[in-house]
Amino acid sequence: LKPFSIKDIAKKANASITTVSFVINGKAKEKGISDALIKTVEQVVKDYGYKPNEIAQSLRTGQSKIIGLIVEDISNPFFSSIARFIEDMAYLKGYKIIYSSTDNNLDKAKELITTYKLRKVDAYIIAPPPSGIENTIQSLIDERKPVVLFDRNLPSLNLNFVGVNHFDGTYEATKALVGQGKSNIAFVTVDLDVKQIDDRLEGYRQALTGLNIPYNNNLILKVPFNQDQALTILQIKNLFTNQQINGVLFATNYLAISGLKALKEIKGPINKEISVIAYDDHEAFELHTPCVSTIKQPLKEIAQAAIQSILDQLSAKDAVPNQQIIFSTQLIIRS
Amino acid sequence: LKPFSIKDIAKKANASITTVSFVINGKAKEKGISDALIKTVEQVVKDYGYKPNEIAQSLRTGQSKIIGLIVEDISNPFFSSIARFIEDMAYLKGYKIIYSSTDNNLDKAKELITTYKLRKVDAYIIAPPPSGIENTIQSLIDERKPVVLFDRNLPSLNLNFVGVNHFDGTYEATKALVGQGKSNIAFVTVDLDVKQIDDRLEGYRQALTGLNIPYNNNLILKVPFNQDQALTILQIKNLFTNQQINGVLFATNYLAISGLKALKEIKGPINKEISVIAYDDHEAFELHTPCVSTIKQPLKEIAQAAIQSILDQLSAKDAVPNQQIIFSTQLIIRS
DNA sequence: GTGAAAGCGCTAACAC
DNA sequence: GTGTTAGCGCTTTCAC
Repeated sequence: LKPFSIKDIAKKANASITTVSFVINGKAKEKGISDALIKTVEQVVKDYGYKPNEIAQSLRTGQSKIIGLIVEDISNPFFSSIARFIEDMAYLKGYKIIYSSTDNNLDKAKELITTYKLRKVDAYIIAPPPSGIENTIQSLIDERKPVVLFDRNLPSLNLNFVGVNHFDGTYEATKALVGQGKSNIAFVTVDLDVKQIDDRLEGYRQALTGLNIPYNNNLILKVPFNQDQALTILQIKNLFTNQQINGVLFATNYLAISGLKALKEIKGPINKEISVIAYDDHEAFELHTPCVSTIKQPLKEIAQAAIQSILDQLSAKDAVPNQQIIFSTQLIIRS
Repeated sequence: LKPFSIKDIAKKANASITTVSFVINGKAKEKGISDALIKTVEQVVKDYGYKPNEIAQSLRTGQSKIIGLIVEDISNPFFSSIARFIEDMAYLKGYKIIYSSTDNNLDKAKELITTYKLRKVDAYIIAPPPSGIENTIQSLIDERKPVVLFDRNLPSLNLNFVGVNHFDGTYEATKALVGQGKSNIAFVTVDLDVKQIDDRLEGYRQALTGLNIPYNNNLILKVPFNQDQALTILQIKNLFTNQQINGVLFATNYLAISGLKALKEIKGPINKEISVIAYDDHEAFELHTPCVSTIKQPLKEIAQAAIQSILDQLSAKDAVPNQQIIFSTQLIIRS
């Protein structure tokens, strides 16, 4: 009933524990074990379906072959798609993923990192919460654990980071709306003081300024993070009924979903002429009538760059280059 | 740099390792440690921020405080929502979740379970792949590990299972379509030989029979699992152009997404009069014009029942009751 | 009441 | 070339 241990295998193979360990870890040649013994041991291992106890390995080596992934919310398609790509690529290299959602809650994020530390997670892929997490992450660096941030950077830490040029994303999108003859363009964003959200607003603002269109504060709506969707919809409805609007940019996909629901409730001519561009794609946008354009982040590329950075750091413990990998967004105009 | 061990704490507190261990694990009173010593030890633990190494604990106790979650695809909202609920509830009880996607691939699923075993995962929440996994799961039971299946059952194993009455779901939905005056109702499903998919087709079939509407094989489309979406869309378009259809049931949400894309491409009058009902809700459905009705599975309830079953089994090792928890779907008619 | 010590399964330095 | 053994950090039995 109890699984075989290396001791059992050693006994069956008439070899010592060390020899078995060397064979299992592919160090037999290097350690000069005879071919005959190697064969015997391998046969026994196979016959009994022996697999080393990874907990014991971890305790001994200090490694766990587990990568910790910390995101804002795993049920957000942006994060779950990235998680899926990371999972697949990590498995190819023999790493497992353990993930959790922070809900942008600082305490929860700190607690998660502590938990991961206790579990001796080998490396961390983190989309950090707004602020305050710096010290905790610095402690990871102090322990020489590979870390890569994505989605949001913490510039003070100077870490490897995989991100996106959000400024250009909304800049181009705003220009596209203006190119379609829209000039009263609303901007619906979330009330989080993080760079990638600020950049999106700034791209919009500067695009307008560059095109000599006045920036109108009444067209900007900042919704509290984690606010109940019904309330968000209400606020967006108010925005659209109180202001003259013929185009709108949503700074996240879930805001766009709320926005589309709001527009749907405001039936009638008002929303016929409104062009909508969302940030981050969503299945709903392509299907929506009229189609919703989107500023798409390259999910697969982000995931790939993040896991690659981790694998690089894992294999070259000494050099931890500080790389900033910034992808461009892709503006997908649907009509 | 290196974290404190129980040994360090014992030294600082002028106590033995045993005493420290007892205090940490709340067994001090029971073991008759003096109040003064308890205080001292607790203070030292706090001062140095000591946390036990969970790997060492696992090796010693054989427990990991980790629950393994195996789903079909974590990027499918059905699974990621359930994953999120499970994560939250598990954390409250001090358990972490490690998850993976099987893609309905038997080998991958087996491998995942092996990996989890080596990691000494304490319990398993599994949405099993179509077939062939029974022996592997039985081996878990043999090791007396708590297991709960969800979404799909493996009746031969007689395990705890959390599921949904799919038959009633499509039965009611079909009746609703007929009630709307639709009689040429297509059924688009996936080519997987699993009960919950069969049941959906059977509910549709028997509803028609019961209402004296002939069952027409030409209105049934079975799409291969994991088929490229473009091809699926093409097949659905063919179905709709070659057959007289005024209502359609999609057996999964991703098929419905493909179907809506297909209908969108077939512009014109043909899709004006088609009523659509999907299985499993999706943000896109509420927003879609015209609205898409849905047969909704109670995600939160499913997650809750699954994790509860695990926690029950975890706390009462002896009795492993074989419970089948079957929820009803909810038909949401949107118009 | 408290502490010494065995042992969970493994790796690797060191003997032989 | 191969085997003995210490020790990773912890829990818990048993002796004092």
